[in-house]
Amino acid sequence: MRVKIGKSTAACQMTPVFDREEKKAQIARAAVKIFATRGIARARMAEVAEAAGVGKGTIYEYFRSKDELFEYAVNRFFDGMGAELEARLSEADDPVHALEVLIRTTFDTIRASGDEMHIMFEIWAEGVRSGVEYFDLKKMYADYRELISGIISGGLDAGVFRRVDPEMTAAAIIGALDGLLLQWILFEEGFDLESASRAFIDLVMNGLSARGET
Amino acid sequence: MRVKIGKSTAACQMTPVFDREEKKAQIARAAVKIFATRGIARARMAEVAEAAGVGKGTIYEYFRSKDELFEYAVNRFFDGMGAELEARLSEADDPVHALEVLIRTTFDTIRASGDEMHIMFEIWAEGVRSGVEYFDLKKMYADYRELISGIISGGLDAGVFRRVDPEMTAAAIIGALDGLLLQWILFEEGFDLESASRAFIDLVMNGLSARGET
Amino acid sequence: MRVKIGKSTAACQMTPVFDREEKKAQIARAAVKIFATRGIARARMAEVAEAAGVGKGTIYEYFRSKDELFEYAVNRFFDGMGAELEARLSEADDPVHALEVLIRTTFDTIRASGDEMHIMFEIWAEGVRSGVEYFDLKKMYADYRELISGIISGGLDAGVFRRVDPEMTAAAIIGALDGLLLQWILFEEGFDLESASRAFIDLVMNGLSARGET
Amino acid sequence: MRVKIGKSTAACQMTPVFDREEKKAQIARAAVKIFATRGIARARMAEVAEAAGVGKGTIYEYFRSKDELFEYAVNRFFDGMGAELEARLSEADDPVHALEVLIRTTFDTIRASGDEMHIMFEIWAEGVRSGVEYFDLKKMYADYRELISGIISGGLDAGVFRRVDPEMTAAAIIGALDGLLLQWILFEEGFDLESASRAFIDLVMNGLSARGET
DNA sequence: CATGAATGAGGATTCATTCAT
DNA sequence: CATGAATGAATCCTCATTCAT
Repeated sequence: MRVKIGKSTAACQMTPVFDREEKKAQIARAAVKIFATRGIARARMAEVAEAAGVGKGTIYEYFRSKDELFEYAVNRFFDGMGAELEARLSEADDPVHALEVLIRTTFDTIRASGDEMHIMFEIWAEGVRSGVEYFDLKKMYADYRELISGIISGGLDAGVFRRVDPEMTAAAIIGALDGLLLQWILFEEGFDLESASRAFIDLVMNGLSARGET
Repeated sequence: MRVKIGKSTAACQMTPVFDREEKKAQIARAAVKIFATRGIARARMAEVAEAAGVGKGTIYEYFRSKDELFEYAVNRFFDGMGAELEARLSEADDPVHALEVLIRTTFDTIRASGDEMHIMFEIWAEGVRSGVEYFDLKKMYADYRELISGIISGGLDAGVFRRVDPEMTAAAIIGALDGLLLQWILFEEGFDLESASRAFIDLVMNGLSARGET
Repeated sequence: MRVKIGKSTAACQMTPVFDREEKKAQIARAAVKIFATRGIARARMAEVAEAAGVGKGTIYEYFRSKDELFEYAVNRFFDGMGAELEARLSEADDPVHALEVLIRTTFDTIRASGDEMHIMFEIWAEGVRSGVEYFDLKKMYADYRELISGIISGGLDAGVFRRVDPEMTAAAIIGALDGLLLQWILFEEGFDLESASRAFIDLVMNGLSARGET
Repeated sequence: MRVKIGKSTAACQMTPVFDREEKKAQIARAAVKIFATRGIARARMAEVAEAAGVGKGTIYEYFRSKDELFEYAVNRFFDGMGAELEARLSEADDPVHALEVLIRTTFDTIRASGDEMHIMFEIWAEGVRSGVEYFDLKKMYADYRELISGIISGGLDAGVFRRVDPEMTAAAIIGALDGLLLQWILFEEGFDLESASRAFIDLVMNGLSARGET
């Protein structure tokens, strides 16, 4: 492993022998964990440092400030989620199936992330605060909504969905996914995410279904 | 020199409050506003005091700490919302109508509250934080879910709703309401809450409707 | 002293019962002392607070930052010096006497100020640093030079001074005063400020004297 | 593995310095520049390193600490000035001429040094600070004063100078030179150092001149 | 020797809370 | 009761210095 022969000639730039990006990611991962459990404001840089297994000052070698760290950590978090969703969606072309995959993947991601998902609340709280331009939460939601409304439109064209407003229905679906996340996090074991997701998919599918339409 | 007897006393208490409860409420109202716009952590007690038109120290005559103020303010906020909902629901006995009223009232409340609704994000963020026992967010959601699942059960019994899991469907509805709130606050004018609520009611009603059921 | 009777009626504004300006001055005095002995950069706000007999946080009730405190302290320091000089100069109308008074007063002030005069070095060091706009050191020197060159011009008109460039001679005199201050502070008891001031006055007076002129 | 003979070694030392003293001087020169423009306290070791074209750690191969670097840099700075002065003075044996040469050389040095001369303010500020024993500022001034008072004494013996206190007059001359430096640095283009130096030489020479003495 | 990534001591500043008036 | 001046604990961030490579 790690075969680097000619590397030695570049000994003078010393730099990325132990990947700088990797360390940055390591700190970001720790940050997500701490921010998620304690909240941004309550999170101490010292805690993040300890969780990341580095010195307090080291964080500032990679991030200019707490805010920048938060921004980076959050974006990294979203990128991971987006990549997973994209991969899974690419396999489903039929609208009904795509919608199911989307909903299911979201719930799976939530379930898999454990406490880290708590950071969504920090993101929301920060995101709706005017003036905060950390990351483009609006664009993120707009993209997400476009993705779903596209699927719905496809279903409309195919005649498998009732005549609904794709945009608004997409918004409602996104909203429900977010809202169920909240309840799952709130009730933890007391909330059956599996059943909830099934009930929700059922509700949406029936709500959208052209079956009963005249 | 400077003869002003009754005046001076009046001058000190801008609003001649005789009711201790009223002043407490006045501070709580200001607190909601400040907490909503700035976030709990970023909100300064001095800001709350100024917004309430009282001295910094006065707050501590009514609340033991910032946390206690937050708790009280939030509970007062919820109580207001609950009262409104209850009043409106009492007029609707038929399940379909009741569900519509519930959803519509929620949206109306959101729309009417303006920026104050931002406090929901603080509430959620605080609520999911382990160890925070400010107020019983779980109970609040459990009650809300029970209310909705009761309506759905009523609809099932009456045969107007499809055979769904009332609990989980209720959770999904609540989730969607919360999630739409998020998007509305995020996009502000760019998000048509009216259309969204109509689309959502439509989706839910069709999703629940026994119409298409065999 | 301090007759304030009706004051009590104004109890609502509570504010300046114990003069706010006085406390600000008290902190500024302590600041001059600390800044003078330790240097601005090495001076700790905690030291200033302790020297002023107040809590660390209290300083920030009166000054926005360390820099603002420095600016205020320095300006206060200069104002005191300027007032003393003005008072003494007003009594001397004849140019020769005025120049003597000016030089002597400067030395007297230096001698009287003790270690506080060390702050001049901080002022100079900060003042020459480009971008520092704490206080207008340039204007201060320009004013001072104008004052002296005015005296010299008066002496020229009166025919008691040799034909010299008033501006440049004034600059030289100011320079010498500053430079002697440095040496006095450097050598302390080892430097006879009294003799130095006499020698300097002698040198200047003879240098300016029209006596030997053809 | 890792065969790197002549190549890699050469690559590592940008400038193939064989002289350890030269590199030390190179760092010291950079230090003077940085200390002069930013002030000692505000100067970062990283800045010095960059200005010197070496790595941060390298400085510590040559200097034990920031303080030691400052001491060395300052002493080097003075040595350069002293050497120049000595060279020029050796050509002037007559007291009047020697004094002129001394003053002129001082001004020439100042003019030639550009911003580097700002370091004098750091030196003074540090020098008057009690407890700082970086370098012997007192001795430096004592030597300088002795040099000038020697010239004046020579002039007294030769009968070309008025009967003045050589020590104190020397102190006054040194003071004026320092003080004019301050003003020149403060006003930059707005201060005509050439005229000032001429006016000062004129003032001193006339002040010292035995011409008008009875 | 040279380097720069890592470190943590140290310091300015904020702000909830207290308490004399 | 009401007030706001005073306070210091708590925290972010800087930067001289170290040391593995």
